[in-house]
Amino acid sequence: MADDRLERILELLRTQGGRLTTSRRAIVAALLESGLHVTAEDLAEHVQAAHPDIHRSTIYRTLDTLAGLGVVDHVHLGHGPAVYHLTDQPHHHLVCDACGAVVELPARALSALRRRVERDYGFQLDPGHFALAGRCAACAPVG
Amino acid sequence: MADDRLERILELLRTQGGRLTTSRRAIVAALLESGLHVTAEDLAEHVQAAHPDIHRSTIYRTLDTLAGLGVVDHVHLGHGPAVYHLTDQPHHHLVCDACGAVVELPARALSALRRRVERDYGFQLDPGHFALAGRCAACAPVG
DNA sequence: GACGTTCTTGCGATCAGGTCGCAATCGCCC
DNA sequence: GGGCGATTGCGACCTGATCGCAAGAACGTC
Repeated sequence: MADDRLERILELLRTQGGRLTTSRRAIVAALLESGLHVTAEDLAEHVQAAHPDIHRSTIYRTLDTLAGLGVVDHVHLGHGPAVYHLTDQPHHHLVCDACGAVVELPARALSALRRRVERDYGFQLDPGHFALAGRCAACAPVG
Repeated sequence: MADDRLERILELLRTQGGRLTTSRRAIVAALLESGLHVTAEDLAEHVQAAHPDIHRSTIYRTLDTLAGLGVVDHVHLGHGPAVYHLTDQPHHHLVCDACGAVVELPARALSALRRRVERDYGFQLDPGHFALAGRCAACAPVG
């Protein structure tokens, strides 16, 4: 079924006028093999283990193309590099300022806030594109 | 009353072991004269209009010191530079992905979410440190 | 299977935002 | 007014990301 997802994404790429290149296959495969969040550099490392010639800029460009197709999105988790994730499981991120831990939050956790913000401000929250900062249980100040 | 705030901050700086320098006076004054959100570069420009010798790195260092005192905090509004703001009026930010507009949100708008996240995940949200992305009323997709 | 068009790629330069080490300077306390 | 130590200006540096360019590869057509 990971193969299914791979083929589906590659097919999407091809039918939208893109080309199926070795680089893109490798990058999408690496993306599927990775955890829920990967930085572009992590992905580059992963990809280059098997294909040392695939350049950093190709990783960025491919991620950009995939973002255009709605396949991936990226989130800024505070100060470091952005992390990319597939869009098929919308979720939110809690990021600990102190230790950098990332906690997943189901998409519906913010639905009340979304409704409220839309009603009061006409603002449509994009539920996948931001991280919520704070302190995780381990790093929380006492009290 | 802006003078009050200025003096209060400078006093805080001095009593915490810091020194009152020309640079710091100028930077804090500029901060108070600026709008609610200002980037470090904007602040540098403002400060340098009157004190051309104050270096960019001094701006960053002073902002860092002030953050340590709890006087200012910074937020990352998406891809660009961070924006700094005084902490005396806690609030949140809605940032439009399309046009960059920033909408203020009163701190209490997130209190329900805060309670819930703390209860369910033991995670203490830091209410000032993140921006909520999405589309503002003007840029929202129709429907 | 060869061909030509057009999209992709590798490469290195470049950019933005921010940080750091160092020597010189300046505040503050006595 | 002197001395200690914090602060500053300066420029080099760092990371994350983007870009222009020429070479290379994919795909539709024949």
